[in-house]
Amino acid sequence: MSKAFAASGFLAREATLSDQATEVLRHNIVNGIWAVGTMLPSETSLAGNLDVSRTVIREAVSRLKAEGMLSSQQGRGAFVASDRPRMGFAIPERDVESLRKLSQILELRLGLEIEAAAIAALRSSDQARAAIQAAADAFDNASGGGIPGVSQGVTTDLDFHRAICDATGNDYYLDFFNYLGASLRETMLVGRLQSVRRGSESNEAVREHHLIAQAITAGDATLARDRMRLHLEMSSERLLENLEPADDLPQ
Amino acid sequence: MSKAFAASGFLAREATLSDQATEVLRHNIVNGIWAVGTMLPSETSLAGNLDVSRTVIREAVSRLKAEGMLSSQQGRGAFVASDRPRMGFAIPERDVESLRKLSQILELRLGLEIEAAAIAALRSSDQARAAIQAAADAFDNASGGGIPGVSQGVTTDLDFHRAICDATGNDYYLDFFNYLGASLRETMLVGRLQSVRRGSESNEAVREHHLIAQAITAGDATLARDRMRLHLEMSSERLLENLEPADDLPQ
DNA sequence: AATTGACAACTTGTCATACAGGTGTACCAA
DNA sequence: TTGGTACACCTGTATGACAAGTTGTCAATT
Repeated sequence: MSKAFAASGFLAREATLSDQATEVLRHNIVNGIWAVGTMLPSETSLAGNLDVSRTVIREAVSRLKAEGMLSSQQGRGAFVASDRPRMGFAIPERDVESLRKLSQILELRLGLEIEAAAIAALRSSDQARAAIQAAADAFDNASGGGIPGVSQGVTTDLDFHRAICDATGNDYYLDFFNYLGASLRETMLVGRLQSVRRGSESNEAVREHHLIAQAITAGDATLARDRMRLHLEMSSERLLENLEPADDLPQ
Repeated sequence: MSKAFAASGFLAREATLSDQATEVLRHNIVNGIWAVGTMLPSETSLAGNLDVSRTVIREAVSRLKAEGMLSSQQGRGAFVASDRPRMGFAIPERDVESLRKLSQILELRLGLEIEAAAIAALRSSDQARAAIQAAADAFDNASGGGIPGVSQGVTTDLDFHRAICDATGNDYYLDFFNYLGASLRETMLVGRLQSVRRGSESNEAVREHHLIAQAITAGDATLARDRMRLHLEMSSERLLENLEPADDLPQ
């Protein structure tokens, strides 16, 4: 590849030594040269063989550990943990665009957030509750025309829900919400723009947020659960409705 | 956690500094403290702030680059490329081994399975309900000594829960359960082996499974929810108890 | 013979330092 | 204004050292 093209920044600033070393190791693993369970040569000897420093080898090993293909333990060595990268839980991007799949995703979110609201009611810190309240307030004022206004609305909406997941103190609730939220954000944006076009906007969500915040602050887990369930069911319904093609409007 | 127990290898070889640094960086990205596109502080200053060497920071950055959350360029710096890992939602393997993290994972499972039970009660097919009942029955007979017997017990236990997630008809519930189940399976195995060693086995779980199946078959969503919650809370408690180091037994 | 315990020889994890090479900016000269 | 250039700062890489953990050996002990 020409230097000039590489320098353009679009592609391939040349692979670093760490990149190359990573590829070599990965190649040896996926092609079965190092079977699952076997121990790798020591970092020092690998560095010697590939003629790079131990630093480079360590970075390569580090990446493959992140991918779940290697595991290492001080004093013992590094071992092949899997011959293919670890798969977490992932929603294919295309799925978000199908209405059927979307409603399933929203249903998954339901289970998660209802319990998060209950936990938040039971054991969140004063600070976390204040953050929830603040997020609910911010949602009040987040209206406005055009894409910027709608975008801000979606953001403050999600912020409220994130604050609740954060309040659980359970990192996984937060992580999982962040993951789902990112998947949903764009769809929510589209739905809300559509509702503006059709003049079917409602600010019930604002009221529902406050009711939820109230229940959490009061420490009433059951109430928080019920209100969150209601809110999410209503929200999902509104969203799906707006995403449905309308017969009475030109597309 | 006792040193001896940790040394048994089942749980928690402590997280390395690189692991911890990775978590800090990831947290800052996922939670928007460092927005997408922004430049990270230099490796030197990060090392100073976290009070570790630059080596540790480099390994952390290296992993996040492998996950697609960061990109870096010599002479310019490191930049946030994405606020969610390319791979979706994933629980680091090591997390399952820490008791605190484990209880958080179990809590996440709680939120999802409770709702799954409710959905199953509301709209599952006859065939799916039969599968749930069959899985509950299979759990009855799955006892036996030694590792094979305990392993079979864990398998049939998970099968029951899987059948419920399957009955929702929501692919994501099933996918997510399969993911979590795989993460938890080994830990459950250890816990149950420990309970056998200590003679603290109980077959309450068997009874609870049947009660849940009953509620689902009856189409009573509220009851299914309550019973599933009770079951999961009790199960988690039993599991965590058995994973705690015992003072009355030689390790 | 079986078990224990000390020890040596490894391993990975971390630190400190140094330098090469790339990038952006402030400043100076034409 | 323009062009270059020195400088400061960044990441990438190398090297050497030591800490901390594991494994096998082998002699001493029971």
